[in-house]
Amino acid sequence: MPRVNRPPSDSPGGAPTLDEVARRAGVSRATASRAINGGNRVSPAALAAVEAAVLELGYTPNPAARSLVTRRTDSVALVVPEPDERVFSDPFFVHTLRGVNRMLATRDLQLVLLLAKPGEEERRLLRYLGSRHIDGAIVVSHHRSDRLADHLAALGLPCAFVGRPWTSADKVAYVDTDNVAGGRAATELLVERGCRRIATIAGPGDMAAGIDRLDGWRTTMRAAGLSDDLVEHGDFTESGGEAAARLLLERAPDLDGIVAASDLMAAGALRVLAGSGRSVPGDVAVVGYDDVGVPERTTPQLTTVRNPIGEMAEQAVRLLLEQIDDQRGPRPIRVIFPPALVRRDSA
Amino acid sequence: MPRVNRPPSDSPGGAPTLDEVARRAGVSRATASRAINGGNRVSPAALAAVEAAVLELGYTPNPAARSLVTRRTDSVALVVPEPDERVFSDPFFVHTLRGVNRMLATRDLQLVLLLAKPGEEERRLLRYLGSRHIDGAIVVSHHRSDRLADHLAALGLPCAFVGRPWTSADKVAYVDTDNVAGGRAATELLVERGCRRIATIAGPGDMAAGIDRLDGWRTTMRAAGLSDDLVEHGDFTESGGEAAARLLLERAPDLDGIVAASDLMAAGALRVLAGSGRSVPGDVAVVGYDDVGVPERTTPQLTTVRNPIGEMAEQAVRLLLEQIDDQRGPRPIRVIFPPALVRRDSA
DNA sequence: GTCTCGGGTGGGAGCGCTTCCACTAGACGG
DNA sequence: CCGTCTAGTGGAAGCGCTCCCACCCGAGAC
Repeated sequence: MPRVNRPPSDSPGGAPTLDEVARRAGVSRATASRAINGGNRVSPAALAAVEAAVLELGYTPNPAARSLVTRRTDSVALVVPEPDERVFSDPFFVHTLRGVNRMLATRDLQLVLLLAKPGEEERRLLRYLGSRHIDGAIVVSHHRSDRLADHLAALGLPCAFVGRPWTSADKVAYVDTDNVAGGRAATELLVERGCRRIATIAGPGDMAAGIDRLDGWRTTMRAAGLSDDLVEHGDFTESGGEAAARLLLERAPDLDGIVAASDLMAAGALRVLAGSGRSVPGDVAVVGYDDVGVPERTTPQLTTVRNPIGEMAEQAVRLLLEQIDDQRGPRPIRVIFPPALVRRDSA
Repeated sequence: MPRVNRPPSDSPGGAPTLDEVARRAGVSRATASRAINGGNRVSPAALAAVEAAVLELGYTPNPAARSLVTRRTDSVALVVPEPDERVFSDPFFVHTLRGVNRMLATRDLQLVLLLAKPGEEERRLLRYLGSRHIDGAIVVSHHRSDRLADHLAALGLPCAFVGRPWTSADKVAYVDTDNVAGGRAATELLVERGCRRIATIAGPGDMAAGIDRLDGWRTTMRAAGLSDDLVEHGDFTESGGEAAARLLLERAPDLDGIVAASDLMAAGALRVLAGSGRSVPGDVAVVGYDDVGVPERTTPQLTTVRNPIGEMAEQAVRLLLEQIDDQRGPRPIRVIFPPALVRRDSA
């Protein structure tokens, strides 16, 4: 139960105001305000009195009044350009969301979720972003079509992208992982293991992560003098991975390694391999990507590439807060996190 | 590109204010305000002048100032009590989220996402809800443990639950589907088809939807004089469904029908059945639940129970808005939607 | 012609808060 | 013992908006 005491009959109707708190504490409104906001330049006695009054009255500052004068809203938007199921079922997105939320909570900032498909909704979104409703925006960048970064840069609103934006990447702050390096690392592991006929289940061609990981795979394959023709695209889901794996096996029954662009797709592949009687990693070695939730639950457990999602979310928030605190508008800072190979049983 | 003209050198530094608009339009601030808010009791000439000024200046009302006096924030919270991956990967949740968002957009309301695990975060959540940050809350109710409804009822904040809350169901408004009826309908279909050994892959035991659907299955089985012992629980995911299906086949190789509590679990079951050489619906008839996205993509296409998610979201928002408009605090209205059997190929 | 009446208008009073500034005491070095 | 600080305080000025209210005036009623 909330420990807030609803104001007795003290205040006329509504919630208690700072004035009432001040009166009750026997100080001026100015002092009460100072006491509530950190207590600088307030005597211990006054501080205690105000705190007591706040408790007794169940006072909470009126956020509208506060932000009218401070010109801050203490809330930031999380913008999701195209909220189809894909975004929400992507473990990467979900963990980012939670990470961002957690970080913001520590600074007592609120998260406003903004979903908007391109088109009319996007106009609405931009209008909203430009209307002093929020202090800044974190954008989960996913699709190639999306020109949000341009708009935000033009708007002068503090923002931080998670994932390299497709446009204006030189104008806004963003965090990302080095997906090329990740794809390379995964592939190199298989090459070193002695695999020679290595396929990849790539992500969708309109998402940066998909493209870059494929790129890493391709680079490594060529460098090792191996053929880079065994590519199938999946949609980051388990069944997508399955379908791709089946196609690959059909095309190259002799394949001995699979680099998947997501753990879910790798899990699908594992199942197909098992169904076809191939042993993992004996006949075919498999590497996944992401390392959140899935790899421990497959048989065998997936070797995979881990993204430091928590740190990325943290950093994105930090980048955003810096801009907000500086009041200097968007700044082009980028922080790229290195992926890390996590060895388990599948490779 | 945003068509908003950044204020020339007209306004001293910040964004244009209503005062400037009024001055430019040659009217008083009061008239400008009226013109902007619906234009009642404003002459066509004044209206046009204000609209022109707004456009020229790129004026947007300061939401803080506005809500300070109107005592409305024009934003509502979407509360997700326990944001683990399960919630986000649940297509039901995702579609509810989008539906709610869409509905709110038509009234120009904003969605504030509030994720909170029980414990410290919940205190923070309640504090926030009680602080005039938002006009009301929509709660996605999922878990048995969650006592949010109690708190909200005590707080007097307008709210609407999607899914029957575990407690205080008689004090707050909620929408739900009749999951018992849905479970029954699915099961009856199989009984009528002539299935006699019907199993169910139930949802988690701590979620209302899971329990109720299981209940419907059980009722029907007993009414038909059939055994209700073939129950396995899944976590609403594809792989959960697979695991459950495997167990069921082990326990009852002769089963001829499966009622799954979600389409994803049904999809998993289909795969296991195919793997075991059974034909669907010839050897085993299968029914899923939800009918959003999944059923058309399986082989064979899933017969399933459809929830009118869009209408539910719409109705939830409507319930909430009624309460907000009435200013009378939470009211115990419930709207239960009937599920509908959608016949495809799997049964 | 005077008397309503009501649409259209502007003045002005707040909404609840932060913060600038002027002021008072004591503390302290000279 | 007298400036000179500095910590603590309250008065008061807004932040940008809505909306009550008083006011004006042209149109219709008599």
